[in-house]
Amino acid sequence: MEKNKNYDFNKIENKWQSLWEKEGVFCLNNERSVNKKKFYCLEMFPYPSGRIHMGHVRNYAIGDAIARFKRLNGYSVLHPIGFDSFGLPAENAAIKNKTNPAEWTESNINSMTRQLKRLGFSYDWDRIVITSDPSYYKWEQLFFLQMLKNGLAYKKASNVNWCESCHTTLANEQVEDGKCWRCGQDVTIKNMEQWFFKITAYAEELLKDLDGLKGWPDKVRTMQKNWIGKSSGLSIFFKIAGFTEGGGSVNEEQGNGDKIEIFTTRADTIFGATFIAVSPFHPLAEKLTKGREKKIELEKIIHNSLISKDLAEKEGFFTGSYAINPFTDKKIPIYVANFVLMDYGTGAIMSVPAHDERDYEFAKKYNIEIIRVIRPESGLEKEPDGSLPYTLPGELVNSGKFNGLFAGEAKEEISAYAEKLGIGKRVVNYRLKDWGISRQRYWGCPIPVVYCEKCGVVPLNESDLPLILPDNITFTGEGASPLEKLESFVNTKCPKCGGDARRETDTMDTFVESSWYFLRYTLLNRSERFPFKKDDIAYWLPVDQYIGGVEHAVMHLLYSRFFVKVLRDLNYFDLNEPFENLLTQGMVVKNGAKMSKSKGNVVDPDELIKKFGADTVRLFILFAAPPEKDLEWNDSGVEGAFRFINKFYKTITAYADIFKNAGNDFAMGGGSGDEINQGVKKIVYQLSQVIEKAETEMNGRYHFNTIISSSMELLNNFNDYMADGIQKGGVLNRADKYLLKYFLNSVIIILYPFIPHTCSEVYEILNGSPIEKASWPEIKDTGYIQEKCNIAVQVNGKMRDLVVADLNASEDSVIEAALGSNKIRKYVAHRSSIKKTIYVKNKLLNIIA
RNA sequence: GCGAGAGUGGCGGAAUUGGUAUACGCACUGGACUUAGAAUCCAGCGGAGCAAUCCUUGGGGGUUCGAGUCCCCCCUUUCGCACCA
Repeated sequence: MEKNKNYDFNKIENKWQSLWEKEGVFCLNNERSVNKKKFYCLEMFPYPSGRIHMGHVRNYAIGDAIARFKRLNGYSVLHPIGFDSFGLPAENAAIKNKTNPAEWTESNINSMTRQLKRLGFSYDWDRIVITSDPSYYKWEQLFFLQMLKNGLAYKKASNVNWCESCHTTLANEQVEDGKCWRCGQDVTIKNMEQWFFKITAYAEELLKDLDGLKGWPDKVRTMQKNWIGKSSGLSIFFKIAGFTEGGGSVNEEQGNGDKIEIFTTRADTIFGATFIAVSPFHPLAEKLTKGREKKIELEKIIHNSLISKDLAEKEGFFTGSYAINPFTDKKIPIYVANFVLMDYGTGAIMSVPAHDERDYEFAKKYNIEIIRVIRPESGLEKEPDGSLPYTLPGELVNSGKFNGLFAGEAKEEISAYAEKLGIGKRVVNYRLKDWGISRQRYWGCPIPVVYCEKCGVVPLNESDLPLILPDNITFTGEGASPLEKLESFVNTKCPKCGGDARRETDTMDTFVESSWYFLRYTLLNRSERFPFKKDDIAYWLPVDQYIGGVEHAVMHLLYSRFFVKVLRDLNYFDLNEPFENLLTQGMVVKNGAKMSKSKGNVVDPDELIKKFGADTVRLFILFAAPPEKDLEWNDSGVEGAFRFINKFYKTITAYADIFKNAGNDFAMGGGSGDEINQGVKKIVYQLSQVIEKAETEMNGRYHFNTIISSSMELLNNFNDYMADGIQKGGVLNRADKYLLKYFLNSVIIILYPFIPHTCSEVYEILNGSPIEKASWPEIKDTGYIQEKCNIAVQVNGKMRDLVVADLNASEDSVIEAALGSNKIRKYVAHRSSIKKTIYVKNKLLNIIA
């Protein structure tokens, strides 16, 4: 017998990794097995920063565990990986180190590929996707052209988010708390020409389909729902009527017919509208502002609004013009107010200070009239003074013929009346805005259009794709995009008229690449003349399990949903939603803080692998916390994981000789006539409970930590049993050996998704065949009956003692046994003093005395 | 401010349907082996107390024979949104 052989993780892990690679164990080729169910297991692909960090390891360890589990259960598993390789860091590195972004990226991809392979993840490397490769982005350019043709991509000038440090514009989703999502710099507003994707055209569907995403965390669904921000209300015109002190009318020549459209969700409060507020960016703001002083005020407000997305204090001024409240016929002042957003609703609002906190604050500051039109409930007529603004629903007062109505019906009736008068319309508004995809940077997918002096904006011909990103660039980091300065790129001919034209020099947001990479993985032969095949998509999609960080809840995950719907409408496939189940893993933290260079608490996966091997790192990561929670890094916890793997390895190698030759097909139910040892029955019974638990966990809840701890217990029980048996000179008969071998193999298979190298090795030692041929263990019934059980005895609901009883013992006999306990008798002296008992068979007896 | 989640030993965490709270691991303590250490193994380990016993799942109330789990109020904390009319 080989005793206590050390676990040589380097040797073992290298052995299996080379074997997996050499034999292409995890490559599917074109397998779309008719007999197998499919499972698409996907982890968010990394940006090739150069090094894998613990967050990646966690993400991929989770995905790999699921992929391997599914394979054991007979699924054909698509488990791909790639690199999201366009993006700013490559370009910033180019500026800083005078490197070439393509070369920098490639070398990073190589080193990260090496790291991923060293961690032993079971990827199908044949399907790798590298988004900065022209063979990938050419299709993205094609999608762009098709979207352009269908009005889903367009260009317009607007106020956009600008990050001065990244030197580019940002989409709304990419501004977090007024700061750039990538670098944390304050975002300012700039008016620029930008390309947009018309995601708002899908707002309703994106919202509605969220309900069907039952496999997503509620948190993410709620975040997307709020981001889309649907609200229904009334859009209504107010006439502009006269002006004073420097105010102006829209159309001075005619002097009439001027009107202003506002949006409100509180039509019920319209009788309380005492002023109109328009955004500083509203076209009327300028037109209505005539006097010199007012112009200066307007400029000041615009200036302040552009500096930062954050608003310090409400400010505004009276334009000098008035509007007519169509319901009261009263003249109300028109103000320019900085808190009114131009890109939501109509950019103008009716202000009801009595029933809106913002309007109230503004009205107080500028001494504007406040009229209460809602009171709480008829029952509560005495409303204390100073209770304004009152923002809850209630009963209408001061509202003419609508008095006495309640919020809901009042909204309806007033809206209906406005529609009848032809001055208003019920409308739905979304907070979601179109996705600005232009980036004034080099390292991205070129936008395939040119600007022709004669023809205007002209798309490239599809046959001219890909438009390849040039690489003869000098990076200075100064001024505009380097593409703009590259004459050989910029100067071109118009595809339409052949005349002189200039190329678009903006590149696409890198979130465009990540919006469809998961579709590309389904195509094996990349020289094919299409981005993916309809039948591949039909077979593999939707992704059965997607795993990644929650930070992409409204960026990547919303864009991808949008993109899939667009491609569906462009007739590429019939898919509505890309990701059926989503798991958002928590962060890896150390000393309570996210790992970062500046905090100096980064743990490098490479160093750990060197010291303990990949399996140890993976085991610790999966054991220390359930995947959706943050994971607190603990160096001695890693050592604990290492200890366990050693113990596991030593246990199997120590007993391998005993079990190697045990039968694999022992006939249960007395085929051999051997009596199964009671101790064996017991641990096999415990195993069956763990198999069951592991199955439920591996099919959706993914609390790997509980499976691992149960496996540790199984191994402890096994070792105890063996040690005990040997001490007592116990003999294992054929049935015992068969069952114990089955037991060990089962534990190996249960642990295989987490520590695949170790399990591959010990499985081979025990069976002489590769574990990939094995399947998830079946539960075996050895006829184990627990003869005795412990019954918790409570007195008046308080736990007092445990008594041993026969399995399924009658209540009566358990009461007798309980009364035989000294501890119980202290509380219940006689049977006659028992008022009532509650008995849960084999578990608990509660005596009420 | 609005919305969602979380709060269990010294620490990470377990307890999926209300039924023996603290499984498993880490740390710690004692012991064995050793010249010594490392490694390994064995034992102990929620708190208070010599003990009997009492207390304990953020705090307070409630439902129940019985609550970490269900209901109400409060506190703390994490995350998301934040003038969206």
